[in-house]
Amino acid sequence: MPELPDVEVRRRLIQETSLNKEIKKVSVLEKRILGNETTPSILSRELCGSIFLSANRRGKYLLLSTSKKNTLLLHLGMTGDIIFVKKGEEKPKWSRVEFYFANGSCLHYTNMRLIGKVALFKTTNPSSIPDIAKLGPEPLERSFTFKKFEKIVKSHSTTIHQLLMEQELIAGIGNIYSDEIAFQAGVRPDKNTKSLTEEEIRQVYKKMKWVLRVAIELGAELDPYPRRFLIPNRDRKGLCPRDSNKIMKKTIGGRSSYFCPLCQK
DNA sequence: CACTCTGTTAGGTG
DNA sequence: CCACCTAACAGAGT
Repeated sequence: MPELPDVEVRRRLIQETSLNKEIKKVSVLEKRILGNETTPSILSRELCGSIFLSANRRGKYLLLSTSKKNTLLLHLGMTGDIIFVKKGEEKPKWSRVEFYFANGSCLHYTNMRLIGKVALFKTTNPSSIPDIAKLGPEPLERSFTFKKFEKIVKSHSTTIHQLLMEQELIAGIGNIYSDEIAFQAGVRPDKNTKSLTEEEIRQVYKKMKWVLRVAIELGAELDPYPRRFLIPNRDRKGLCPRDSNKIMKKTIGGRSSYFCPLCQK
């Protein structure tokens, strides 16, 4: 489930494993994952012989800058992942693009459903990449203050669930974490932004930061999530971790949202 | 077996 | 501009 915390964890993985190593070969196993202007031959020509200098994240996108002044853009879609494999180790399932390093190790972009993107841009400036330029602010940045959040909330009329997921307003939150934030804030996800009280907006803001930060700290793994999280109970017969009542499922803006009708008002 | 559902987003329609 | 729908794809669940 690649939302902001998941993508951030992948960014750290790349940072720890794949920087400053000579890229020897790029294998594109599935061309359909490539962006419009990107071809296997461009990837080979631009990346072979160069190195990844840095791994950054913007919203749900990964940005790898290279020594030939390119930026590799990765989006994981719904089922994408980043897997680092040492020499001799088995290649992961659904590997779509492979970046082989001189020492035989390999960074794999995997994606079962091919919903996602791998693209190379001839720039070192992320904001010149259209996908990045249109994104809203980073929710975890200190500069994303309550005032700014409140302004976004008050200037749109939609459900809080949809607003949190709107990448052009706030970057990185998807269906799952939107639900978790609404749950932690004690606000029904289908509540309209116009009817939120000042205190509710404050709660959503606070919990947004908290949920994302904690999820990253936990490695964005579902298993050890704190019991007070909604996420592990976010299914058909889930129970509210706060009051053990039945979790309700509702379609909001075309997406399935889960919440506790008792403790989320 | 057939049908429904799924973490995302671009693009089309009315 | 907005709300809503679908496609892209593959697998798990009912």
